[in-house]
This record gives sequence, C-alpha cells and structure tokens, in this order.
Amino acid sequence: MGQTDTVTRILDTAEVLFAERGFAETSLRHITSKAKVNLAAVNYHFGSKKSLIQAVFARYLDPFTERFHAALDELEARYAGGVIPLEELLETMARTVLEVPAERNSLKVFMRLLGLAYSQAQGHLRRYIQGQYGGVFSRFTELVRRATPDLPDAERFWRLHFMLGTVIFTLSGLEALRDIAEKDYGEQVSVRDLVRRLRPVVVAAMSAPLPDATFPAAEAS
Amino acid sequence: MGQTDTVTRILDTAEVLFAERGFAETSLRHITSKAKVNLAAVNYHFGSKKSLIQAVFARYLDPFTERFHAALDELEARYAGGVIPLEELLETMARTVLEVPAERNSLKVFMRLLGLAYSQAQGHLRRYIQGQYGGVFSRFTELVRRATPDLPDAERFWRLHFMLGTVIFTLSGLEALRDIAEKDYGEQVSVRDLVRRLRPVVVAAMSAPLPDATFPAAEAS
DNA sequence: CCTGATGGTAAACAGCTGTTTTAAATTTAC
DNA sequence: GTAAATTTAAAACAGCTGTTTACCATCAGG
Repeated sequence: MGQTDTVTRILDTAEVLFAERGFAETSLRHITSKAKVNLAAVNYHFGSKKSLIQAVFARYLDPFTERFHAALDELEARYAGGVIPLEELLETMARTVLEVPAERNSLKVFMRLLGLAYSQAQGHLRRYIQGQYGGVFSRFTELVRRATPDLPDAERFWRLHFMLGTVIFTLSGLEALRDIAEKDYGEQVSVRDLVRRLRPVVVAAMSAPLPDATFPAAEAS
Repeated sequence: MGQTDTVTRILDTAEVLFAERGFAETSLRHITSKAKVNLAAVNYHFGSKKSLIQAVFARYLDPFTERFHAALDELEARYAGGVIPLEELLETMARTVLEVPAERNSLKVFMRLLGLAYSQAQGHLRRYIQGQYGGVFSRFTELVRRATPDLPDAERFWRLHFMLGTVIFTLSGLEALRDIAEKDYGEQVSVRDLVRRLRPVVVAAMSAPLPDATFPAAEAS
C-alpha cells in the first residue's frame, strides 16, 4: 500500500468534494486527480460511482448505527423497562451524531452529506440508506413514541421530520449561515453553540399544542 | 407564436424537471424534447442554462415579493406603526407563499425549487436570489425583530433559520415523506394539512425558552 | 525461475453535455 | 410585394462523463 491506502485516499477526497458540490457535479476525474490516484482506481476498488457514493455514506453510518444502538441499549438498561424521557432520547441522538465525525473533524461534511441524501433525487441512495439503516431509526422512533404517549402517531411522525429538517438544514448549510451570522452579529458560531441553541427549540416544538382540528368538510386539496 | 408561447412552454417543462431531478441532472435536450421545442430555442431565448434556471425562479419569486411587500404594507397600515404580532407575521408569510404557486397548482414544484436553491451548491443561484430578493427578507426579519423584543438578535436569527429549514425541508421532500406517511398511517396528507400542523410547531419553537448560558471558560470547538 | 495474483497505470470507448453555426421558415414593416 | 427582422430547424462542435480495456509492476508461494 502507498503512504496512505488508496481506498481511504479516494474516500477522504470524495466525501469533501461531494459535500461541497453534490454528487452529479463531482466527476471521478476531479476526485482522482485531487486524491493523486489513477482514474481507474475508483472503478477497480468500488465498481462504480454509485457504489463509491454508498461507501462514503457507509463510513459514517456504520459506526453511527453501532454506537447509537449501544447508547440506546445503555439507556434502556438504565431505565429498566420504564419510559425514557424525551429529552434524554434527543440528547443521546445528538451526542452520537456529534461523536462519530468528531474523530475526523468532519461534522460539516457529515451533515452536508445527510442533507444531500435527502434533497438530491438520487433514488438509489435513499433506497440504500433506508434499507441499510432504517432499523435504528425505527427503534428510535418507537422509543420516542413511548416517551410521548399523548401525541397522535401521525403528529409525532411529522414533528420528528420537522425537527430532522431543522437540524439537517441548519448544520448542512452551516457554512453559508455562519458567514451571514458573523457579518451581522460579529459572533463566532461553533457547532457546540448551535446545538445548545437547538435544544430548547426542538423540545418546545415536540411539545407544542396540537393543531386545531380541520373542519371535516373543508374543500379538497 | 405557437399554441402556447415557446418561452412559457420551456419554463413550464423546465421547472418540473428541475424540481424532480435537480439542475445538473436535467439536460437541455430533455427539457426541449419534452416541451416539443427545438434545442437551440433555450439558448436563443434565455442565453444559457444558468439564465434559464434563474428565469424559472424569477417567475415564482417576482410575484411573490410583490405580493409579500403589498401584504406587509397592508399589515403595517392596519397596525398603524404599532407592533405586528408574530403570529400575524408568520401567517402572512405562509399565506403569500401558498398563494403564488396555487394559481398554477405547483406548490410542490415551488418548494422543491427553494430546497434545491439552498442545498445544491450552484453558487450563482444563491447569489442571484440573495441579490434579487434579499430585500423582502430583510424587511420581514426587521418586523419579526420588533415582534419579539425579548429575543436576543442572534437567537432570533438562528431560530428563523431553524424554522426556514423545517418548512423548506418538509415541503420540498414532501413527495418522499408523503409516501412513508401514507404507508405507515394510511393517511392522505395535503399541503394544507401540513401547514396546519406546522403552525403550532413554528410558534412554539420561536417562543421557546432561551438556552442555558454556556460557561464562558468552556473548551474551544 | 516460473506462476499467478493483486494493485496500479495509461489509453481508448461510447455517450451525453451545453453551445454555436448554418440554413430554412415565418412573421412583421413598409 | 418586397425586404428586413424574428423565430425555428437540424447539424456540427468541442469538451467532459463513467466505464472498460489492455498492459505493466510488484511480490508471494511453488
């Protein structure tokens, strides 16, 4: 192997470029030239560009799911079959999300990738992620369900996705927002600071009053 | 002119394809063939693909800004220099956002485009939108500032973006989420329904308690 | 020393991209 | 009716895309 493994050099370069420019806008030639690797190496090691994209995600999501499962195990044990409070669940998820990329100083990249996974059409990616990592998410939502028994199922579903949107949108567009914030308020914004600000907002959103019932005979839409 | 203007036929087709697949993934040939228009017509009428993308946005954002300015005028007149309540401001914004594409039944497209404008790197687009339509947004945030005098400026800034994330993320990924929701809860979800669910969440989030102050000597990050 | 992998390289492939060019058709103005 | 200006049409352009091919290096086991 070279000074660093060719495979990891490709992954390291690819994830940064993907995060910066998106998948379609990042060519294999751009990746390989920046990684100082031969063009064919990508297809040799990964088979295709699609698989490379999935590999980039797997390198984050595999450790994430493992740690998250472990953290939930620990939590369930601590509460011994009782109900785990919502704050505790959210806190645990946030901590795990931050832990994984922290080791490589790449939270920004990780979040941006998550955002792309949602926004870019890339059907194969959503299917891959859903199939590979849908399990942890189900486990988490089930625990959230027990923590918020008053919330109708549909309402909880939507609110969870609202908050997912908040977090991914904010942290993935962080670069741009940070620039504006600093210009307007001269304030240095760290991720840690943002998470601190996010917490009360997410909690308040999840415990907001239920919406007024719609009149059953409202016009169709 | 043909049965319908060539220019509008291009725009109609382009916005749908852009919304479905993103900008880079949508070729001019795809657009023109589906619009039954000659390939060169795009470059003839719009000059370039970039300009076509901007034109697609302008067709939504121009009427939006006009109406939104008018609605804010009306609101300021009604409250005669006094403070406009936050709920009123949010309500007005929501109403205007829904009004514009309602005439063409293309809210889904509009939201998806907004999401793309944020998530796709496309530097020129963000610059164009910021330069062309930054004004209304500034006016709106200033009114929000007066409506929430207790909120520190930075906190308000971030919360507004949190909520922007929630709305854009949800409504732009609506297709996918709708599929999941229907499968899981057998529920038909209309945009109107979603907006109804969003309202209490957004209000609660904006009025959430302030986060605990960080200890000044916390470790850097 | 030969054999057979394994990892890496350069070149070529077919296909699609946005854009331009050239020519024909159509509309408008006088 | 003729001339000028728009608009459409088809073809060609250069450039980039992901992928494949054929070839070379390195090195282990026999």
